[in-house]
Formats: sequence, C-alpha cells, structure tokens
Amino acid sequence: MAAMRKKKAVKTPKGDQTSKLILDTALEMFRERGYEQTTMRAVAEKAGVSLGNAYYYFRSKEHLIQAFYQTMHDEHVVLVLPALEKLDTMKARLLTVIRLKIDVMKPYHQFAGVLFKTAGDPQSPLNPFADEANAVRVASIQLFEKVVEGTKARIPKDLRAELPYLLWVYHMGIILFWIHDRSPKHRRTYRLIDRTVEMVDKMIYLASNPFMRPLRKHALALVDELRDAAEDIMDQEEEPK
Amino acid sequence: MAAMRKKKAVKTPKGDQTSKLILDTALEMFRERGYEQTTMRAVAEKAGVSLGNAYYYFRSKEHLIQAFYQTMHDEHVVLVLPALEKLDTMKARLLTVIRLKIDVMKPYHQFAGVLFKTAGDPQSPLNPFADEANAVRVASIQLFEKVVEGTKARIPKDLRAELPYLLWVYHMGIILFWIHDRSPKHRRTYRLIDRTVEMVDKMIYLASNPFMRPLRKHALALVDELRDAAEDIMDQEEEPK
DNA sequence: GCGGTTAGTTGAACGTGTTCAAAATTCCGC
DNA sequence: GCGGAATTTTGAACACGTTCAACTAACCGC
Repeated sequence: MAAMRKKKAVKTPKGDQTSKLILDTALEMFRERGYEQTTMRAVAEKAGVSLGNAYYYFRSKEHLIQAFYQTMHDEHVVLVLPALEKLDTMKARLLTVIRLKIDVMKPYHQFAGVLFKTAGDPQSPLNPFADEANAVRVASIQLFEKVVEGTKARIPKDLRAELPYLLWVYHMGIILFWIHDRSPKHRRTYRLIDRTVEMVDKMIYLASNPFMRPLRKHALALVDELRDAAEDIMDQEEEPK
Repeated sequence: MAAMRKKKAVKTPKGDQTSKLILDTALEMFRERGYEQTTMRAVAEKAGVSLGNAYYYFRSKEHLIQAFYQTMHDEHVVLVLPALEKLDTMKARLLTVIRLKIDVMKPYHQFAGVLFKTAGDPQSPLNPFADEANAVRVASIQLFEKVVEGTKARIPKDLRAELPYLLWVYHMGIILFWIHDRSPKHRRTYRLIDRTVEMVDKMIYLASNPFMRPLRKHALALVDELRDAAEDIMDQEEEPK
C-alpha cells in the first residue's frame, strides 16, 4: 500500500487496513454502479467508516481513481516482468506488455473512462505533455524502458532513448480506444493491438535503418519538443535551427 | 446562437439575449478567474439573472464549456474560409488553419484545459474515438475536408477520404500541447506547428507515392478501425483478414 | 501509570452544482 | 383586450464533494 497515492502516509497496520478497505470498497462500487453514481458517502458507509475518515486516507474522490491507476500499474508490473524474460523480439515483448495491460484493467472497463477526466491536467499521469513529477507515469514509462532494453533488435541510440516515451504514449492511445470498445470481449481492441504492434515494430525497424538517420533525427527532435511543453521557465532558444 | 448547445432551443429574441448574456458573462469570468474558481452562482449574479435561469439555458456548467468550444469553432471558420481561398498548397493551407485555431483560442488559454475534462466521454467533441453524433466535431472535421479538397496536391482517393479525420486528430494534439505551453506568446506551440505541418506535408507526399500503396492501405485500414471503437452493435467480422 | 504526542475517527457544516414547482412574463389567436 | 398556452424566471431545496474541530485510541518516554 505504500506506493499508493494517499492523503498522508499511513503509520500503523490498522491504518493500512482501513485505507485498503476504503479503496477496495470504492473500486468495487465503481465497478458495479459506475464512478459518477457512487458517492463518497456510499463508499464510507459500505466500508463501515465515517465520511471524514474516507477523506482522511484519500484526499478526494479523484485520488481514489489515481490509487486505482497505481494499483493497475503494480499488477501490470507483476505480470509483465516474468513474461518479458522469456521474450526477446521487440514485437513479442511489446505485444505482451500491451495485452497484459488491457487484461489487468478488464474488470474496470465500465469506469476506466474517468481516468481521462484529468487528461488536460499537467499533473495527470495520463497526460503525454505532463511534467514528469508523477511517480506512476515515470514508473510506467520505465516499464517500456525495460521492453526496449531487453530486445535483441538493433536500435540506434537516439531512438532507444525516446522509444519508451513513445511506446508509453502509444499504449495510452490503446487504453483510450479500449475504453470505447464495446465489442464482445473487446475483440476489437485486441485486434487493434495485434495490428498496431506489428506496425510499430516495422516502423522501429525502418527508423533504425541508417539511411533514415536524418529523418529520424528530425522526428526525434520533435518528440523532444513535445516533452518540453510543461517547462515553465523562460524559453531560451535551446537549439539553433 | 442557434448553433449553440443549450438546454432547449430558445424561442424568443429575449431568450436569445439572456442566453448570450449568460454565456458571455461565464466566458469572461472563466478567463479572469479560471473555470473551477467561477461558480454558477457568480455567473448568474453577474449576469443579473437567477441561478435557475442560468440552468434553464445551459444544462450544466460543462455545457458552458461546450458552448465555448462551439463558439471557438464558429470564429475559426469565419477566419479560415476566406484565408483558404488564397492558398493552394497543402502545407500553406494546413499551417493557416492550425495557426488560426490557436489564435482564436488564445484569450482562453487559462481555462482551455477543461476542454479535455471529458476526453474519455464518447460524446465529447474532442474525443478521437467518439461516436460521430456531435455536431461540432463533425463540423470541425468538415473544415479539414475543405483543407484537403482545395489543395493542388495529388492525393490518392483512399488517403483523401481519411485525411480530414487524421488532420483533425493532429490538430487536437496541437491544442493539447498548446494548453501546456507556458512559453512567452506560446512560441513553442507555433514552432511546433511549423515543424509538424512540414512533417505532415512530407508524410502526405510520401504516403501518396504509388509504391507506398500497400503500406498505405494497411495504415488506412487501421485508421478505419480506430473510428469504429464506438460502434455498439455486434462486431460482425466485417473484413476477412 | 502518567502525560504528551501522534494517528485515526467522527459528524456537523460548508460550498457548489443542480433541480423543480411555482410565479411571472410573453406570445398569439380570437 | 382577453384567455390560454408557451416561454422565461425565480429561489428554496436537494445531493454530493469536501472540510475541520473535537474526540478517541494508540504509542512512547519517563
């Protein structure tokens, strides 16, 4: 529970229990009846605590969602790391990571859309242009670093450096797609994953080709720009054109 | 005002006035003090109407934002159409459309982020995977249809059909970036526009090349998949693999 | 065991988004 | 101009997210 985003660090085993109880209760209720339809009062009552107590552990209703996102990430990591050890092609590794992510989130399909409620918030872990202070976001991108570093594919250094971020953005897109997917067992999402992973794999291969270097450099410079949006210091014309 | 998303169609000139007054008041207050800090009570009071009256015209606070988005689109169209008549290259047309969009939204930079508050909502005009019922979204994509159809660039038919949607998604990305941009006069955003428009132009040129047809077909099929996420009918395996 | 500190818990109250029945105003046909 | 219908306006009340002062429980040093 220590990795969970909470109002304050829980100091006792009893507090740990209460915190977990509140979160579990909330997630279950979100799943059953939806996020908007679940009130904090209902969560507290079902968990057998006071409303204020729920707020003692979770600063806001939205923080429950962030805790959920953290939980999803943690579960994802647990599944991914052993799986990656058996795979060495870029394609297989990426396919596994993305599929497992959807698998992990599956029970929460109904309310997963609220994850994107703060997509425009610079502090949101889901925001591609966010500042980088968010721990889950950092950790999630690091997982893609592992995908990249463990592959046998020959990838130029400059591309290797940016790929985790790009793959992370790609995976956010897949999650967004999945949220909208109403096909049986989200077949459409898995199909899209299959196809896009294949395409991404090819693109990485193409982009790694030496004759693509100028174009690649150019594109990667743009990616760098994308990540600078949240810099709030004076823009100092870092690169001569 | 008729194009504005409201609780109910306004039936009288007086109603029109009140509706406009409320919206103008709200947007001004959003700009001055931010969306979250502006209460519906404050808007109503400043507009000189009752709180319930504000809700008579705008179903929710969020609907004010949607009316804002509609207003931005309307203003954008007014500027874009005459400008496009003077341009025929893809690059120039696209550059103009994107730049003007940022120009139009500029006064509202402070609260434009809330536009993305409903990015995960299938009904949101901003959502790339949304169902297509939203009028502003449709109209916005149609504007990019005009960009495409008025260009002298030779673009294959299949790409032409998908390009407005893709350009629209691209432009949403630019807006999201802009929201985070804190550089003076959003220089970073304009710079990114310049560079990405150039890149997009090149990609269109490349993708239009006959030897790219198989790859293009493949990619466009994926784009088609992307737009199907919101279909809530049974997935009938439309295409043989 | 006591006292002080820390951690956890409570429930009344606040602010804000929203609703809705009633009242007021406007519209329109006769 | 009147009456009925339609439209607009109102403000009290509701629901829900959130806060916070007061209380309770647990911890720890002496």
